Amino acid sequence: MSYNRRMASLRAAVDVVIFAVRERRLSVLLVKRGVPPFRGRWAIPGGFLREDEGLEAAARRELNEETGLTASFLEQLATFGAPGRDPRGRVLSVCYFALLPAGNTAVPAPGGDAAQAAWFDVRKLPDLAFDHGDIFEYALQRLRWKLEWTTVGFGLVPKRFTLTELQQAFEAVLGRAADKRNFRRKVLGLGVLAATREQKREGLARPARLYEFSAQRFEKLRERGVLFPF
Amino acid sequence: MSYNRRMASLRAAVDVVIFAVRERRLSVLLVKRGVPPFRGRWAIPGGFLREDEGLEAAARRELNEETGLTASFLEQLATFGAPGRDPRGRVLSVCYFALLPAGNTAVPAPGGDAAQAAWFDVRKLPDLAFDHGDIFEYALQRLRWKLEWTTVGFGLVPKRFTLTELQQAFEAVLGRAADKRNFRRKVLGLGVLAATREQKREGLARPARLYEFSAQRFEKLRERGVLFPF
DNA sequence: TCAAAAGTGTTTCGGGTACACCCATGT
DNA sequence: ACATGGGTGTACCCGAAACACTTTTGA
Repeated sequence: MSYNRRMASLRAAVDVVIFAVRERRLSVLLVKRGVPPFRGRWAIPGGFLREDEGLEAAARRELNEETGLTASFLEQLATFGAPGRDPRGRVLSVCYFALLPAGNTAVPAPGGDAAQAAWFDVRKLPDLAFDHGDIFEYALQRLRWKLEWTTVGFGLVPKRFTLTELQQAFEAVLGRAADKRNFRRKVLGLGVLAATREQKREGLARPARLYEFSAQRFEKLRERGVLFPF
Repeated sequence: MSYNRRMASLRAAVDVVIFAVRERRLSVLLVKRGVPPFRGRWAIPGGFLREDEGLEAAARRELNEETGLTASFLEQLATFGAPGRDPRGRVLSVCYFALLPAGNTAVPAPGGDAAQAAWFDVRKLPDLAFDHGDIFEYALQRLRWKLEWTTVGFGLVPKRFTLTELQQAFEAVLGRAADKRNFRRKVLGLGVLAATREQKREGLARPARLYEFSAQRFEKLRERGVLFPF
């Protein structure tokens, strides 16, 4: 048996599952493939890793090419590498997941090999190319998990936001309604929000106070070993 | 700018951080490199991915080559791919972490490029080759996290085990003592343990009852949406 | 009878959840 | 005055944590 048999040819793709809350619905950005294989099928945006490019840098580049925007959260998800997953040959897909703040989610012009880009409600996804259905499921599971146990949730919302907006983002991801009073108590009780003096009109009624996520306070608490469960 | 510039040469390694509890200490299996680069330095066991080999299959193969054993738990950790991390060229390392049950942890004969293999207490690690120090830190963090929030802990213990053995495994990983009564209440309260009729002598005193992890009960509860926090 | 480890209940505390009304604003 | 969304407090429940003694076994 040939030990350490060298692989004939290996490529690495970096794919990014991009989530955002749009009109109170958790949405994911997909691109329609303009070239084979799977031409005409929807896929998770991504592309091949370049020489001398770090993995996270590649993910940020793809994200920027697809959306023109910068993510408020970006994290590696997992690597998918089943031998038959890409008909062109052996391709490892290093997957990331990204959050965009609500509001910055105009339908972007497609870049690269994509014929079209569009946002889809996560509950109404088309069949995806390659093994991207699996990747998406994994990403969604991870997002929900992290939303409940970490502070990623603040990445779904603009820099300044009302508590109602934040709550709606949580509800959109988790798919269930939360109690307004309990939600506010919990989120304010974390001690990582700073109230601003500004307000925002939501509809034609009483204006709501705008809050900011305070990275300083967050770090201070984390250094003391405070956990952040939602 | 050349779009989708093809990489000159890319290889993928699969590395496995192998944990076990030995003599009440959380330990990691390391190999001493017998060839450059980093010859003579300790490293996380691993090797190059083969053609037509799945990622998890490669991890299991490496594990078996290094230890001759089968893991009770194996999960992908993350992929490390900074451009300069391997002086031989661009190498992505798809990392896994594995648990071995206590008892099956004889010091293994080294395989492959390794000159030597040995278990190290996680609190007394030598400097590691490549970026393996980072990989190890990440693995340890993940293990601790999963131990508290999932049922991975049962992978640290033989098929049949006493509650004291299980508690010692938890204490070894988390680095703090737990209350015996609370621990037993919690773990039995999960409803996933089955008492056997057998007993085990621990020292020269009263024998302890042996328990088994019941996969059936676990699945039954998980289907009902029961979470498993430790 | 002693040494060694197994085994067992109760109380207290804090966080989570359920629940309904008044307030500020513009029309 | 009314429509719209913003904002607030209390009671109950359950799981987590603290805490010490009795039992079984073999030497």
